[in-house]
Amino acid sequence: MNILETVKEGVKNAIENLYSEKIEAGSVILNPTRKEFDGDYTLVVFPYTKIGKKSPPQIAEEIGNYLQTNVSEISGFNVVKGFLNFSFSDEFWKGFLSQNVDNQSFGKGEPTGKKVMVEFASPNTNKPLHLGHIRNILLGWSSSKILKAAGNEVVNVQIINDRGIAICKSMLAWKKFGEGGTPENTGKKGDHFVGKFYVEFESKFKAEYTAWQQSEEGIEHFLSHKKGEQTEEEYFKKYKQSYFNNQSQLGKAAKEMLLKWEAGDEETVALWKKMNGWVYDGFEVTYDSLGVDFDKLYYESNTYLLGKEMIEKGLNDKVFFKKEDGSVWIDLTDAKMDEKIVLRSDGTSVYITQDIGTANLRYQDFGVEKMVYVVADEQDYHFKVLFETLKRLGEPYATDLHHLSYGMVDLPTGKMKSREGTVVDADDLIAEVIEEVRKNSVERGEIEELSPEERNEIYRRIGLAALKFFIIKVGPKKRMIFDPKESVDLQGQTGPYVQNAYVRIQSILRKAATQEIDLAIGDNYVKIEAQEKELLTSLFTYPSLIQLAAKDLDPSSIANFCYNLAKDFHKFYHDHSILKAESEEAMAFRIQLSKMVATVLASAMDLLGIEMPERM
RNA sequence: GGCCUGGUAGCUCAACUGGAUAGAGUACCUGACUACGGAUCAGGAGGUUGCAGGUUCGAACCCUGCCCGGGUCACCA
Repeated sequence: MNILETVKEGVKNAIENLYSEKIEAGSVILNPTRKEFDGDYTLVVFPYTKIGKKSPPQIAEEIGNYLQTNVSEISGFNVVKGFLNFSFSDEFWKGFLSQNVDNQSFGKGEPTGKKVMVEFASPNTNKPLHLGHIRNILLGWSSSKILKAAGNEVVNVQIINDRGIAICKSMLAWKKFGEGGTPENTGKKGDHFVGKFYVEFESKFKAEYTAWQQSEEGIEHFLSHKKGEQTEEEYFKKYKQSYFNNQSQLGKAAKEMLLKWEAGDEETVALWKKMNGWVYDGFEVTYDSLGVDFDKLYYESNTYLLGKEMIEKGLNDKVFFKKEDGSVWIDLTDAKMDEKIVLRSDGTSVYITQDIGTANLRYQDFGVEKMVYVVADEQDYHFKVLFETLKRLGEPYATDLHHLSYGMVDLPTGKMKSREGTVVDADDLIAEVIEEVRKNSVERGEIEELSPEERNEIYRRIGLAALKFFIIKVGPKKRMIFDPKESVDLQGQTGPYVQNAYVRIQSILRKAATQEIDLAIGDNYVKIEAQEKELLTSLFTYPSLIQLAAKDLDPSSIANFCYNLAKDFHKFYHDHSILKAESEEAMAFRIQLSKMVATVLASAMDLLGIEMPERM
C-alpha cells in the first residue's frame, strides 16, 4: 500500500477510536505541506470539528498523537491552528531514495489494460502548418505520452482533411499559373509550395471580386441589395461567399474541379494525388522536426461517406427522426442542446455524419475503449453534440470520449489570420528558435570543442525545448498570447532552465564516476536537510502527478512540475556542496539524490516531448 | 439575444480542484563566481484575484446579478 493511503487509513482509525465516528479513508485529504511550515504532509482538520466536538487545534493534536504512535513511518508532527503537519522519518525518505534511484521508469503507472486513441494534428492539405497546429500537436503528443505513462496502451491517429474546395483552389491555381513547377525543380518544401498556390488563388479571386464591385453591375447590385445604412464594405464582405458560389469565374472553375473530383475524373484525381503527395512530404518533415509520429492516418477522402448506415440504424431505433423534406435530425433539446441535422435532404453527409462513422471505424480498427480528440475550442459545441449522439446510439466506447479543447493562439498584435498574412509558420519558427540558441551558445563558448554534428544536435534540443516548453506550460483551456521574442527566451521559467539543471547533474555524475565513491546510503547520514527534503517530497509526488495529468489531460501540470523541481535543485546546488560535502555519507546521499532528480526531470520532460542534452 | 469559455503584479503565466500571509518568470533597481558549469542564486519594488452581493470555520475557486474579452448557435468542414 502507498504510504499516503496508509496515513489516510490511520486518520480513519484515529477518528473511529477517538470520536467513535466512521468515515471513508478515501475522503481524507492530504496536501503537501507548504514550504514556510515544518512538515511533509498536512491534514486539514476543520472538517472533523463537528465530529470531534472540540476546537480544531485540540483535534489536530489528538489525531497527531494517534498517528505518531500508530503509523511507524510518521516521526513527528506540529499543529498550526486547524492544520496538522506531520513528517515522515528520515529512514522512510532514505529508503524511498535508495529503492527508486535506479528505477528508470519511476512514476509510470501499472498497466491498466485499457486502449486509448488520441487524435491530433489533423491539418488541411492546402497550406503549411502554423503556430496553431504546433499547439495542437504538442498537446496531442504529450497527452499521448502521459496516457501511456499512466499505464494505458495508446494509439496516435490523425485525420487528414484532404478533400474539398480548398485543395481544389490550389490545384486550379497550379494548373493556371504553375508552369510545370514542382517542389523538386523549385527546391521548395512541398506544403509551402502548394500553399503558395492557394494564396495565389485567393489573391486572384480577390482581384476579380474587387473589379466586379467597381463595375457598373457591381454598383447596381449593391444599390439594389443593401440593407439600411449598410456601407459598401460591410455589404461586400458578407456577400463574398455568395459571389464566389454564384458569379465568380474562378469560383465556378474551382467548383467544377470539385465536381470532377467527386465524379472520379482521372486527370483531376491524378493531379489531386500528386499535389497532396507534395504536401504530405512537407508535413512529414515538420512532424519529424517536432519529433512526433502517428500509428495510423485516416484520410477524409476515404471516410467522408461513412456514417450513413449508422444514421439508418439510428432512425430505426428512434434516435433520429426524419423531416418532411427527407433530412434526418437528432433532437437534443432535452440535453440543453438544439436539434441537429445529421443527414441532408438529398441524402448526403454533413460534418457530423462522417465523425460518427469515423468513430465507429476506429473502434473496429483498434478496439479502443477511450478516445481523445485534440481540437481547438471553437468546436466545443460540435463535440458535445457528437458525444451525446454516439451515446444515444449506444456505441460501446461512447462513455469515455474526451475533447481536449484548447484555446487559440494569439499574437501580441492580435489574432492570426491567414488571409492577412499574419500567421506564424511552423517551419520558420522552429528554424528561428534553433538559430537563436546557436547564436547564444557561440557567445558562451561552452561547447566549442564538440564536433559540429554534436553541437547542432544540442542546439536543436535546446531550441525545441524553449519552444515546446513555452507553449505547453500554459493550461490548455486558456487562450494564449504567443510572443515570438519570449519564446526564444533561455532564462527563467523555460525549457532550457530545466535542461540546465539536468546538465549540471550530469556533469557532477561524470566527475563522480572518475572517483571511487561508495554510493550506498547508510544509516550514518542522520539528518536530512530542508532543501533535500523538498527535493524528495517533490520526487515523491511524481507518480500521482502522472495519474492526475492523465485524468485531466493536462500536460501543463507536468511542465510546471519540471520547472519547480529544477528550481529547487538549482537552489540546493547553490547552497550545498555535493562532491565536497562535509562527510562521505552526505556526499553519497546527495549524489544519489541528484541522480534521481535528473532521472525524473528527463522522464517528465520526455512526457512533454522534450529531449535532454548531456551538455549545453 | 441563448449557450459555452476566460478575466489574477506593467507583461506572460501558477495556485495540488474550498485551506495557512495569492506564488513564479519577465521587465525595472541591488547584490553573489580565480567555478561540483552564472542558461545559476539571493534581495527590493510590484495585488481590493473585473465589480457587487451570498454560502462557509475558511472563497481567486461554489451560488446569484452585472461589466469586459473570445467562441458558437449552417442542409460549411
